[in-house]
Amino acid sequence: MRIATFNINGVRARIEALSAWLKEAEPDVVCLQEIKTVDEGFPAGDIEALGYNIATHGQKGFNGVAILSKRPFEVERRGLPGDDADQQARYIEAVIPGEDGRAVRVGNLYLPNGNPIGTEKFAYKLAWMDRLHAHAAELLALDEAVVLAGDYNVIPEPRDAKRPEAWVYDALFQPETRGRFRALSALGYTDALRAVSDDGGLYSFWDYQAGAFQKNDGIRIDFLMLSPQAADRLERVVIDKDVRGRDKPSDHVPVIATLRG
DNA sequence: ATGGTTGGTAGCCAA
Repeated sequence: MRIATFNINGVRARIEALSAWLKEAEPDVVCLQEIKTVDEGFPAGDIEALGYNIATHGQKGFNGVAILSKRPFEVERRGLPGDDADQQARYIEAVIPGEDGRAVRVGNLYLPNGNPIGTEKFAYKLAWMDRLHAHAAELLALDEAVVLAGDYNVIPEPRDAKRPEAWVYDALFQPETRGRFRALSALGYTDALRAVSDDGGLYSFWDYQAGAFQKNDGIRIDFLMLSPQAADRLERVVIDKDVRGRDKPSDHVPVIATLRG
């Protein structure tokens, strides 16, 4: 099963680019973030025509996540548990059937950006990460293959940025942010890409500004985090970097993990 | 360390 995470930065503005990528990459499952539309605005017809089933958790103008899957699947929850007052659409979870009845539970998340630091936005980010930690721990107790995929808005280490010094005052690179990300690893989740490569210079986001992509001035902030049962099935991880150089690209590119079964 | 660019929405915000 090939599972992708892709911050699409506005699915309606990106439907042409997304369709082209789906046709060539043919992923089994896609976790989309920042669809930036209510459920009714999602271009479902175009995606269904490519053979995908769709579940959305949308919001007007901002945020919004969706799961696409070639196989029919069941949605387990919309919204991250732990705060009933949280109105932001940043999490959707589903169980996707695989071969031989080997299912994968997929949590698709769009973690808050949190800038600028020192504001309520940063506090919301950290609280959201604490809620993610609690939910991730509950999922581990199920003893299932779990993939928590998405835009984490975290630069875990200096090697995950071309210019780490440029991010020192950014919410994505704060010690509190990075510590909470490390805590997910300590729980027992494996960063799929790091399971197959120790290399620096592997990025998933390049800013639209100042010719960042042309200079490869990127950061790695999109991850597939695997429970032990999922990590045991990991075969390979690919970053579809060339997608960033096409017409009307998202500022993120897809990251794809292949699991056996 | 503050400029630059893009999407969504509606006269700027979020990233």
